[in-house]
Amino acid sequence: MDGGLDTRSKIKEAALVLFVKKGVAETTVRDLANQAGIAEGTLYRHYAAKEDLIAELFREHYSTFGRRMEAVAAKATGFAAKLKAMVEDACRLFDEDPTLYGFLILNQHEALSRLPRGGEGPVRTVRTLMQAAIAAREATIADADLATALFLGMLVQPAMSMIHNGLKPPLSQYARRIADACQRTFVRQD
Amino acid sequence: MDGGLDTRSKIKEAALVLFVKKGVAETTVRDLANQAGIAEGTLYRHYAAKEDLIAELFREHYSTFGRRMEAVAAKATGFAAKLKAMVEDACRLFDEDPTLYGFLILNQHEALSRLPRGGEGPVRTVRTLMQAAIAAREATIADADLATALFLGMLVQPAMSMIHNGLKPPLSQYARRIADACQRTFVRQD
Amino acid sequence: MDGGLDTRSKIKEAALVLFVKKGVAETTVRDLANQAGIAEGTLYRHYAAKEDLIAELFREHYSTFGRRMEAVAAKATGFAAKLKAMVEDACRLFDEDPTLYGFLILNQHEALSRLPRGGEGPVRTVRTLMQAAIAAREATIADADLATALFLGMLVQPAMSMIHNGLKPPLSQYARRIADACQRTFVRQD
Amino acid sequence: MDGGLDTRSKIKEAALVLFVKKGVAETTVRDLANQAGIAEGTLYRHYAAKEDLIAELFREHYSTFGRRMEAVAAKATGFAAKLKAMVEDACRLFDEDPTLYGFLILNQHEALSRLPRGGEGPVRTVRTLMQAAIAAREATIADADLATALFLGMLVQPAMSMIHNGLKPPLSQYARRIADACQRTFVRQD
DNA sequence: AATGAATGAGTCTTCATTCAT
DNA sequence: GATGAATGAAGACTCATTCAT
Repeated sequence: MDGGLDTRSKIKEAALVLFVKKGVAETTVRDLANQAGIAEGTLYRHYAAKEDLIAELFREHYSTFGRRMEAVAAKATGFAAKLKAMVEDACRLFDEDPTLYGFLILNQHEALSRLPRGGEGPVRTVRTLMQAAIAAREATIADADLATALFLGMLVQPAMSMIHNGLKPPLSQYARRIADACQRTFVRQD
Repeated sequence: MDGGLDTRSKIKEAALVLFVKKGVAETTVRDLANQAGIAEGTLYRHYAAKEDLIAELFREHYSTFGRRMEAVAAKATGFAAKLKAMVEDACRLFDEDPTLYGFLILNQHEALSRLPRGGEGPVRTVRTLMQAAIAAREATIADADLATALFLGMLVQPAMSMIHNGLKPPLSQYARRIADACQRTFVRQD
Repeated sequence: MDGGLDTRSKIKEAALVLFVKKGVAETTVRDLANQAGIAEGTLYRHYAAKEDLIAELFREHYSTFGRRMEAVAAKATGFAAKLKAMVEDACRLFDEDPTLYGFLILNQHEALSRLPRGGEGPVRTVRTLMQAAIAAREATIADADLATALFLGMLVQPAMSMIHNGLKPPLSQYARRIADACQRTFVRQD
Repeated sequence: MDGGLDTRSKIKEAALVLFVKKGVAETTVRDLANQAGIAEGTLYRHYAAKEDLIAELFREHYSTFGRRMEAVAAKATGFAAKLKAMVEDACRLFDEDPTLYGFLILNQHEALSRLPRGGEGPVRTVRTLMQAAIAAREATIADADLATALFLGMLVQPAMSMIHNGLKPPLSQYARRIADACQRTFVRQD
């Protein structure tokens, strides 16, 4: 069940799996302990409360995801290319680690309502990109928040659909079409 | 708390409010009873379990929403106009009844995973429209499921952003821009 | 479900069936109402409490059974013949109305602990007979209470065994052997 | 409330007392916890449900009682002596631990209807003895099941009568007379 | 007398958290 | 740091009883 990970890592790994499989609320501390191969009480050596584990897990992965997109976008040149790179990367992440991706999009609402707004994460990453494009007059939509929401919607919902068995995996097979759609939607053509 | 509604309606109304405000899992039967102005036991005269109330509430509003979109689209002529009408109507619904809209999008995942797929609802409505457009060679995206997911993402995420205080209400102020974006994304230009 | 019985009788009949089938504690007032074809509230027009229904039902059948044994014994002449007549009659009753018999023996303990001791019923009937036999020097056992308990044990337990699928019905097929056993046990031979 | 028993034993002991005093259905988990000097939740570390506690308690004592009778009968020589030894031992058990004995006979019906038939317990013990006696032509009654039921009736009912304040304790004072009665009833005289 | 929706105290059970070892 | 039995505050749900119609 574990390699040579330290206890904290074993807990996080177990939590990620269980949280996606059964949902955050439906996963008990006992479940967590069993899956991680530790005693129930041990969890409290590392987290003051179950809630804290959830929060830390989300925050970490959320900002990691934000930075990952940032890095991916940085490598590409031009607004359209950056959007495309982000789409492709998000699709790749979903295919590589659906559990992680599922955790992120399924707990968006609950977790975000507890996190400080404007913090690190994909929202900020995308928003920054959109603002730059607007300033450079390369964007069709002048409102950065609106553009950000639309773009994220176009990333999240296909993944959601895949989770609900509407779309068939892998998500990457759709990356090209999603990226094209984003280009039509956000990139000024002239 | 209410006018002269029958008990079942009082329960549903109370549930909708509380489920959005506190979340489904965090709302206790006692909360529900208090909000509805009834006794706890009374709820069980109308629903066999809390779970059933949640399910019925979602199913009803979900299919009503689906039919509403259908009706709205039916009135408009042409693919682009239909998309625009749907966007406008969804925005209007959000502004008129943010609680209802919030309930729908916040519980999408959990509820849909329990509901039979392919049933009445916005997904089916949009999918049907997309298929028709594809058949008529008016669509840019030839995969109906992908197009459906993208379109719904563009409807859902701005609302989500509004709930998280990113975008400022009313949502209708963005309707035009969202509709335009959808046109660029989905409607073939030639 | 009912003929032209009055409500009170419908309740009693329903109660007898349900109490035996599911047990007294496991039978709800709702069950009772459904089975009797009346509304829940109606039961309270006839009984102040569920408890009262149970008590009345037991008391009535219990004393009826006691009187029935009395009558049966009265018709026979001699201690041995009376015992035999009682055994045969009890077996016949069990076969004719297992529900009634089951109700009586299954609720013995609970019901008797609430009823005044020494009241009408099979215990008193048998005890009276035993006392007479003792006085007439026809009994092997000089303690009327002990003899009564033993005799009732020999009537009750085979029925119990039949309920638990040990003995195969009808009980009457065993009547002769039980009666013989009782004769050996209680009737002085000289 | 107790000495140094482990928790599971404390629960069992408390349960036995309460189940006899108030009845199984009338004893709440809270009662159990109070009597055992533990918290309510603690019970669920040892039993998955109240029902399981009842079942285990009955099964254990029931089969222990069966084995005890077996041992007692094994020490005596001859059918008559074995019956006598069993009667005496049952009476002694009742006097020593009326609570335990009461639990067994008061919950016979409910518990046996859930237990697999033919399992360990007094019924099997007695039945085995009766079969041997029948085979050896020492029995008056050729049907082992009937003989078993009659014998158990003669053991159970006097105890029942004592619980209902008909017969005065101790039960052992009646052992001789009951044993004699059993001899007349079951043992062939020739 | 009958109805049946409403009541609310009380039940069993769960589970995050604590703490002695 | 780790353990896991114990805790007890809630939670969902039941059901005998009431009462307006």
